Amino acid sequence: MSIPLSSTPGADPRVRFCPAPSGWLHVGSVRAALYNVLHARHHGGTFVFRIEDTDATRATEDSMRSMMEALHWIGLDWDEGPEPGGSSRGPYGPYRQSERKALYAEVAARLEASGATYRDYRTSEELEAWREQQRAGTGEGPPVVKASTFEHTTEEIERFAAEGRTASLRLRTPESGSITVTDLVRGDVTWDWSQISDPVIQRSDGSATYPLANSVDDLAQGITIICRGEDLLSVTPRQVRLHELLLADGLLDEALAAVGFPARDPSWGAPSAFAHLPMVVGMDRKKLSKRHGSVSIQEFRRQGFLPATLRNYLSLLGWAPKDGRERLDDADLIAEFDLSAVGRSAAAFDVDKLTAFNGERIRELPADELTELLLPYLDGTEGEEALIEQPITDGQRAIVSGLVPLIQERMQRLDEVERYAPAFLQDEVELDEDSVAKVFTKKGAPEAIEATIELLADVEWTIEAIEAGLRELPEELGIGFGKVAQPVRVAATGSSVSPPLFESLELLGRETSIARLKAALPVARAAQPDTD
RNA sequence: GGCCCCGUCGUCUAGCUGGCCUAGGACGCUGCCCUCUCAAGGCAGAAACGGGAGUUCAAAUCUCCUCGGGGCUACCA
Repeated sequence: MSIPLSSTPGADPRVRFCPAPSGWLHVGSVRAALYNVLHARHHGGTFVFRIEDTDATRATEDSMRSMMEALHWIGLDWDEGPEPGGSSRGPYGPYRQSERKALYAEVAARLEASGATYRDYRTSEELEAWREQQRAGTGEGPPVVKASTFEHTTEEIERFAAEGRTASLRLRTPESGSITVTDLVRGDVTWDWSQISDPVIQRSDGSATYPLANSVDDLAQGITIICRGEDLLSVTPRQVRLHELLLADGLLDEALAAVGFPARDPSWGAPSAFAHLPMVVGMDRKKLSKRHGSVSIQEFRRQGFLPATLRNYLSLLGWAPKDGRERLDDADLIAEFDLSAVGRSAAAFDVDKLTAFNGERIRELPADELTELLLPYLDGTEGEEALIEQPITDGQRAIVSGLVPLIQERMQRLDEVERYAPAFLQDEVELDEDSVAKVFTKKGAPEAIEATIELLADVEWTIEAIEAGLRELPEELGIGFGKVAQPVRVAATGSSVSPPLFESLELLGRETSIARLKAALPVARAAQPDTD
């Protein structure tokens, strides 16, 4: 199960998700990806997946692979984007920025030729020193880089060039006036150009930076709505400026043609709107990090969260359908999702609620489907140790299939099967210390176990018969049923907490059940309080 | 410091064209019921409009101020 691909490839609206491949994909990013997908599906549009690996020092191949894997696992497949094999799908590729360098260089050259940029020969160290000074208040104001104060004189340029220094390329942004951007979730947002630094669009080593690559690609790939995290809100003005420049006089179209990249659709303009999603934060309202437990998607997978649960829960982090329902399947999400209904305040990621949602969905699963989902947690794929063979034997499958109905309604995560299964898949069971101390020390425990051994020896081996037999014991022994059930439970399963007793015994089988009761008997006797 | 964004139960949120709100739902929490343990399920309950001024017959809903939180302030994205 996952959200379907576009039935009308290439159609409007065209949205994109474009992570930088460093580290793992985390829930905030996935939420952004989800909203993009939902918007696309709701309107019958196209979801583009792009890898923003312009910074060679940070991007890694491993990270890229894991992000693609994570996105696929969680059910967010893309209509256009890179393919696992190294190829790509879609007519406006390539979709990895590291494969689009020629385009950026071409665009940068044309931008420079048009006078939209200027060279900056300052080194990172010099820039940093300048900022320090500005912030310390000894300078003339906040550290805003503007051509009016930053552009070198002709003599300086000649001198630096003679010295062999290389320059970065900065975009010339307006020195005054303001810009207003329409945001689907925040309304109109206005900035004064005087407060906005001229961004570096090309590093001194000739590579493109995010501002350039991102703007070029959004236009080259016909993105209509830019929906991303709020952390990118303040970067929007320069991006809009770049969009204007790139579209003016067909600059981008000519560059595309010059380097042999796919031409843009003639109907495409600049993105018509932005949508800045509220941040996803931890329960302490701080930025999500390892401290908050799981943040990477593969971690959720390992713990046994269902992709559908994640999609459902994440959709509600910043948005709610009109009718207030919380249990939403993909069809509901696609039908009801609305970007303009997204909230404005940061949302805290609540694992407890996610977990509750997951338990709810696990309970709804057909037993055989759940069984299949559980196997990876038993054969060593996801879990720590392997309790079953891979592939599973018929006998083991029978046990797991028998166990599933017993544990289905008490599980919230798939990995919890690792807690219940050992008692049923291993010959011997280790008696839990606390359970022994709590249950075997009660008066009558050994007697209950003894009587049960006798009973199980020749009772008909069905759940009903076992239950009927056990229910008669308390009367004979003159105690309550709990006084019998608990010792037997501990003896048979090793713990005072287990699936229902009669069903558990039945599943264990007559021989194993009796063997365990016999083995536990001396332990129970030893645990009895002294009666002398 | 500067610019920008945000502010309803612990958390996600409904409400925000002002009265139907004694502020609704969900997770979590507490109690009770059910019960062979643990769950599941059922029922009940505690729990919020950051603060202050206005406007108005009436404000969670409009205005202003204030406080608080966050983002950006990189030749990262």
